[in-house]
Amino acid sequence: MASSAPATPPAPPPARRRGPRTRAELLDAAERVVLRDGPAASMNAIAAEAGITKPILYRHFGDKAGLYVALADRHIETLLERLRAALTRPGTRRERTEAAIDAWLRLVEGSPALYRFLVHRGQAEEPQVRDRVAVFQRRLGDALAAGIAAELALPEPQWPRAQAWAHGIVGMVQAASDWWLDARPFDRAALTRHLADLIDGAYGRA
Amino acid sequence: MASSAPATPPAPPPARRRGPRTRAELLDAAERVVLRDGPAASMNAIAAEAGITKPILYRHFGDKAGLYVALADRHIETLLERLRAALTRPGTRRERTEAAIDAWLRLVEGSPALYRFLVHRGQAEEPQVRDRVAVFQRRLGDALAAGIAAELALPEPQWPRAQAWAHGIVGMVQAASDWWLDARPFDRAALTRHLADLIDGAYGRA
DNA sequence: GACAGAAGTTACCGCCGGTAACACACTAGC
DNA sequence: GCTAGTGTGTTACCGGCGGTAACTTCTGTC
Repeated sequence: MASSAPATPPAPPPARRRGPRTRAELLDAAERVVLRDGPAASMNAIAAEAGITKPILYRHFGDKAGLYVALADRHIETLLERLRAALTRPGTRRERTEAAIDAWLRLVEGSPALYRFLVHRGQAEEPQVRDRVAVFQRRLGDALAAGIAAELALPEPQWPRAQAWAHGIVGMVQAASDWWLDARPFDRAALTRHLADLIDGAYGRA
Repeated sequence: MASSAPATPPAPPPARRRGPRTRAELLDAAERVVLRDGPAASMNAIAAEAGITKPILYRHFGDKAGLYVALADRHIETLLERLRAALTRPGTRRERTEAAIDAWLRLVEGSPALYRFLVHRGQAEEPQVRDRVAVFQRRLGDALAAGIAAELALPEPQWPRAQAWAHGIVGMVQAASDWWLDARPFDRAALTRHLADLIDGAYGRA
């Protein structure tokens, strides 16, 4: 980036870049703002952070929902992949359960703001944003339902039951995460154990 | 509400009422609009439905968050009372579990729009609205934690575990409700059974 | 009848998401 | 060298939102 590049203009005036921003750069900026200001971040603020103005954002993402979906998609696939890996790894069922919960809780603990954005404020005011981003939780539930059906070798007629359990478990981990993030009465490993216990039937046996 | 009240003025001119609206009347109107237009209902629309203008709403409720909290409070107490009754009724633990889940699902099935407002769009865009109305789920969890601690006769050191379970179970029922509302693969009683099975440890035994 | 005070109004503020219309840089072709 | 075209960027605007200030109108009381 010094002053020696011959073919390209040496260094654009610092205040104003001319070349096109890549989609990734825009998303980086948007993510910074969302993580700083929360999901109520305005398009103006995001544009300013990216060093551009609003209409460019709209040219790239269509509307705010589009930007949020793009933002969420960058992380959802990663998390889903980790969950699938946890659900199919060798070992005992209990180990798979704990591994899946732990994958989730690592995200929650590592980036609470990102977590909140993904699972909560994705559900924003507008129905469009809500419906398109609520897919997140739905996809988690579907993936888990497949995992449960495989784990228990359920026949097809029992799949709806597995789905109910799966979506319930996703909500369970999510709600427990929310509560735990605020209260923090114990560490992550303990929460993993408690939730795995509950799924394992510790309440029923108690 | 008939026409026989003698002490109060018999019937105000229909087009324009002069006397002060009661808080309950305002909340009735707000509820109608919220259930019709969803939680993104504007203060203008609510005021129009009530036959007044915006500043009056603000005089009564302070801000939008205040109105939403007042709206939610009218139903939260009812639901909490039903849940407490279910959790303390005589019979087997399984019966209490099913009764509590059923109390929730009856609300979900009976007034899906109201349910969505309470548990989802209470979490609106503004942090103030979110924080004050998210208390809803928190209160449910706390009530359930007390119920679990009593049910299992847990000593105080084990309360955090009961809390984790309780908040998890609340999220579980809520997420399963959401999924069920859209998919409806079986009836309410079946969902009640599936969820009670899960809490009872059916997955662990399977 | 005068008056305090509540009830209700109009008119405004700043900000939001979203868009139209215009300005500037670069490249291509002649 | 000049023009045309394309894409990048801008400024300036729209309607509607939550929220408020200031004014008017009605009602009850002495």
